[in-house]
Amino acid sequence: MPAAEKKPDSRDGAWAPPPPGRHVYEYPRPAVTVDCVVLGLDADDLKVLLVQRGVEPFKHTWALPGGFVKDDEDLDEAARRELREETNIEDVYLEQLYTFGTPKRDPRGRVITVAYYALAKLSDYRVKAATDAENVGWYALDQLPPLAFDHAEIITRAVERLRGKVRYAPIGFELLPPRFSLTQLQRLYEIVLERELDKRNFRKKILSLGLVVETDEVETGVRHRAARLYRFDKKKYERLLKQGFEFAI
Amino acid sequence: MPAAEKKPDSRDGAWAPPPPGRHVYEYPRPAVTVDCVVLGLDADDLKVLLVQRGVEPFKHTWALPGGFVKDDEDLDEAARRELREETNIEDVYLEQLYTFGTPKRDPRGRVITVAYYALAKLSDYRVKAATDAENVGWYALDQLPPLAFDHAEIITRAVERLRGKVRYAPIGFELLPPRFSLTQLQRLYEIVLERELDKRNFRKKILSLGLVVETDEVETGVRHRAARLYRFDKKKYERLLKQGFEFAI
DNA sequence: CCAAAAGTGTTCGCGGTACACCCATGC
DNA sequence: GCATGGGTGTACCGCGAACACTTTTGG
Repeated sequence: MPAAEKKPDSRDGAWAPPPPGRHVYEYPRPAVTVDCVVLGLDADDLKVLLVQRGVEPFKHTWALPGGFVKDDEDLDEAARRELREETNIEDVYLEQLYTFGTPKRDPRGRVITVAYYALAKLSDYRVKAATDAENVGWYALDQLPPLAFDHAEIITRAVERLRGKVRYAPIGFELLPPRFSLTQLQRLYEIVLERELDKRNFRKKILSLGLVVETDEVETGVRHRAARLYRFDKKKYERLLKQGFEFAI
Repeated sequence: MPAAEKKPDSRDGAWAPPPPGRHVYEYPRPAVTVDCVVLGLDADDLKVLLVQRGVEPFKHTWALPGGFVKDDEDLDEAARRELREETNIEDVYLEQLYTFGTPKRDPRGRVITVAYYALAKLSDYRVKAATDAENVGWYALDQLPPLAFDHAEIITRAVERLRGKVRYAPIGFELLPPRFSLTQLQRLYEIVLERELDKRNFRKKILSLGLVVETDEVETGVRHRAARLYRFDKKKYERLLKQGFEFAI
């Protein structure tokens, strides 16, 4: 554990523990970082966005995008900034997940991390372009590489949160393009919830909520019958929310 | 904003911002605290446990129990320790709630707080004794005094969490004594969910889950027919959990 | 014309909901 | 004996679950 790194950037953020017996402030000050679990939906499974670390510790190991919180920035802001800086991803659904602070989770010393999770539309050309870099990659949840720090645990918790929340909040749509087929939507739920759903019952249920509305577009580029495309009516959802409506699948 | 306090204790934790232009480490280090929203159920409403601050800022103002996280302690540990130190409360249900880190939330400088919420049995003699101190008090949620920092917001979020969670996790029992009548249990749900429930339907539903079981005890000290007392069968619940069972009211 | 997926209704059973009266006890 | 809450059953309805065939399209 080297006491100092040469030129740490905001992501890798090396620092030295305080010299023993010398205190700058009355109270110990852990370092505080944010880490983002970006989840995206591929054809057949959920994937998570990882970046390869450039410095010690865990040099060359895959890790969640994240880094140190700046002095004057809010935690959400920090998460969005790190996401932009490290993966070029912007404008995604982002929500605070949990704060991890076990004393030994970072070999360099005390680092508390506020974890966030984000839902990205893998189909978005910006996301595709953004994650084209060498040291950025999407990994299926059951094929994760070895991960730095306690990042595997953070990912597990993010997926649990998604699984719990997708059933009573309309966040699944954040994983789909703006126009989607009901089959795509159903597959999303099947993948996230890890169980098969009945096609007719699913459609009946979804359409009965009145929040997923037909468009006049259809699928293209498939070599079978083209599916009708639908969109999520966010305006309507927000109106209903205020009246105490509860989304539920 | 005085640059130093004489002898801050772990709760009030005064500290000074770093002298401008001088950096001890490569990255800014916010102070990190924990705060606990302890909720308890009184006859007719939910109450929250507050302590009166002894020092600036917000001297004499009511606030959540909490304080600085020590160098080598886990966040949960810190929360339990602060609870014990400031209110003498131990052995309660405790769960991390959310981390609040808006840069200006503490007038002294950057303080990030990891908020927890706890559920206490107000009937517990230890809790009663523990909160007997002068500067500790239970307040109904709709009669809160002015609060320090952003603690009002933290309480709001804790109550929302409880409201959301009580329906699909058996945490309501944490607010009741080990033996309780079904009427008590029903009133708990009515208070937390803020709506009336039908007595017969509630009993049918609760008993059908098989997790609330009859004891041979009855209420005492009431001047009408004594109610039968029940208990929550935690063992059975944990067994069912492993089999994918889902608690729901 | 064949492969592939889209799209569509009905039946059944359980669980949620609405609803009112008698009972036990203490004072 | 009266006030106070404890305790109990039934009928209806709506929703979730099970289930299979026809249609459309591209190649």
